[in-house]
Amino acid sequence: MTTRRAPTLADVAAAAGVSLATASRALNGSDRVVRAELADRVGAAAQRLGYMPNAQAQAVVRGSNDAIGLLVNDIADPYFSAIAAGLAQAAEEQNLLVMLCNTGGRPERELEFLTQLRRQRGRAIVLAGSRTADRRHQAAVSAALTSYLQAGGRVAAISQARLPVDTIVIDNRSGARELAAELVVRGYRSAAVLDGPDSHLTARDRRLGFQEGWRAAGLDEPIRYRAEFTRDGGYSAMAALLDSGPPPECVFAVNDIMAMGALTACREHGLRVPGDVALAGFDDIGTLRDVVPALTTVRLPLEDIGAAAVALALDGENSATPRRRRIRGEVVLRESTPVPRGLIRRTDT
Amino acid sequence: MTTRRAPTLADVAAAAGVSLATASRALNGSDRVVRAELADRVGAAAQRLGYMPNAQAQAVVRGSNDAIGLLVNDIADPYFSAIAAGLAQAAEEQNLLVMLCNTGGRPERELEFLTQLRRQRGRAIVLAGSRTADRRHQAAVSAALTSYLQAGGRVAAISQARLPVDTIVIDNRSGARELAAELVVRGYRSAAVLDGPDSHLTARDRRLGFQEGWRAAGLDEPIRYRAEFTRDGGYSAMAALLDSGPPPECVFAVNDIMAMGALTACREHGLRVPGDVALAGFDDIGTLRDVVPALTTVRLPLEDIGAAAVALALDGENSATPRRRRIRGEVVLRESTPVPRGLIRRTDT
DNA sequence: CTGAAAGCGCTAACAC
DNA sequence: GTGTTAGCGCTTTCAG
Repeated sequence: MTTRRAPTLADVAAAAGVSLATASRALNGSDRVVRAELADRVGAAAQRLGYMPNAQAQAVVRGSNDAIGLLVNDIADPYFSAIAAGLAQAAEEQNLLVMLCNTGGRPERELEFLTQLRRQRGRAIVLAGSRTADRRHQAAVSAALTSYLQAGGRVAAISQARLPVDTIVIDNRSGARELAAELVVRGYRSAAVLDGPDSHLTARDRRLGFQEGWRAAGLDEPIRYRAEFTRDGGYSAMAALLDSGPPPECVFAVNDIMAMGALTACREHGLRVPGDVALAGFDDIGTLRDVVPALTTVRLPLEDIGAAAVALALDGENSATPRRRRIRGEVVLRESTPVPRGLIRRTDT
Repeated sequence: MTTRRAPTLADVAAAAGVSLATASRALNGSDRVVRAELADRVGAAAQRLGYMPNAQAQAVVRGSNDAIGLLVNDIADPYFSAIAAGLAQAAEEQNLLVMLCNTGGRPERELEFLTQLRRQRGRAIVLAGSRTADRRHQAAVSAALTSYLQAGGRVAAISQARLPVDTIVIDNRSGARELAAELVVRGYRSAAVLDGPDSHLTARDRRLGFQEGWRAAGLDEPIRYRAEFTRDGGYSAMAALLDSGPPPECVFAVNDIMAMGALTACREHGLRVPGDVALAGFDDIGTLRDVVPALTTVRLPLEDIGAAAVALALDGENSATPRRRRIRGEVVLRESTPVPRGLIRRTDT
């Protein structure tokens, strides 16, 4: 297989018998207009040679690459892949390529990817992964972002408003609070929360919100079980809960995946959900919509969030004070949290 | 916020009082060695100015960008996001950025993304999305790829060996065949398959394999229900099946997501799985591992596949005849296909 | 070991 | 309209 060097604009220009400038103008729209005949000749030559503009070269001279960077914790996690899908869609509409960075939650990698994306001179960076409460790391990320912003970079973050950049703030706290309120309305009086690690901001906000909602009803503080923010975390937290005595009326796992693990733990302990204990999650992961019992949760418009992040990063001018765009979840009551024991303690209109 | 222009190598060189060349050599390893003192000075200057090498400029002069392109049908689909995760991991090990293209199954977009990736002059392109049987489109993609290869491009495809490029061939057919065989061993004697659209190669291979396995046992050809390759497709195909009379002993959905839809359809029709009808899927999507009944399926090492694609694309020289690396699935028998009705028709050792 | 200078492929003034 | 010619930011000969 002959591996000949890719044809350049100069080759095309020569083949078409025009100048470099004309070829450039013909192939990529410029304000200057090229006579139709020449344009055709250039187009034909380009076609014939299989010419492909070198995006890198264009980026160098234009000063920016038509790409947008995306940083996620784990692209295999349905939460992030849904965000990525929405972001990809929006990027495509702007004719931007997506540069995907999978941090796997490793703080050092996060920083490294950030500089890698910076070197790429893309049009913006969207951070969908940074949700740790670790101070050192957060300071480092903040510093990196600030320096990037000062150099004219554009950034948007998704989730917490912890970073000094424009942010799509997901209102985890109020979502969980409303969920708790709804559960109280349904008649639940005791609860536990399956929480993530202390350093996990999203988990924390959801737990806090749920506790608030519960307390607001004058009920006892939900017991808290800490574990990983994963399926296995949900499983072990629920197992711990069940081992420690009779379960509360309902259990809130801070995300759907944990709730799935919890579900299995219940089953293995011989408890029926919702018969013996009700269960709720957070996120409303689409892949899970067929599980039985259908999981009560807080739906997040993940794809919209991804798209909104692109818009936020791209549109505004760099203002001194970061903008915040708040997105709320919607409580979705389903079978996993029915009105308990056939008893209606209270009815809303 | 002051938006000053990003510092260049020249700025650093000047600040350090050395030549451009020396600064370049000091900052990026070259074979040439720079005296420690100068190197330090350059490093310090770079640090102080917040210098970031311009990856585009480097790419122009080096002739290639440290990135790898990934084309998927739908990143929100757990099948593809698992592949993407594996690929991202492998890319990271090679210090390559991932450029993600979400085709959404739109053939035109596939072609457009391909040229967009080509312009980026990345090190390779991995195609994980192209699985249509449409001749015109396939010819177009083949042509584009061939031209890319001739220009020195590197490509690897995942799934079918339909394209003239190195590919990770997923042995859908034999996986489904083995699944069928195992089900026969368990004692099943009649089956249906919930198939995807005719144009969907993966669906076709799986259906074909299953039918082969079934026929090999001398049993009646499984009835076939065609629908979309999605959860809703599985739902409607199963609904159609159930509406058309008593169900067979077991049903094979050509992927796990369809199986989930089918599960719900059964439930809504008052049929228990596996009590009234057994059910199997394909892929072994991790997010689904807690569903009840646990789904019998064929496990695909999706992350490994993503990583293998990177290796395949990167390592080999462009050979005239595309290489094929075959990856097989592993049948995983679970609760959704128990030995039927307590009856053991046959036992393996 | 260091620096001057010639590109890499392309765009954008600036002339004609 | 079209062509000439500077660059863009960087790497890499090629001389010292």
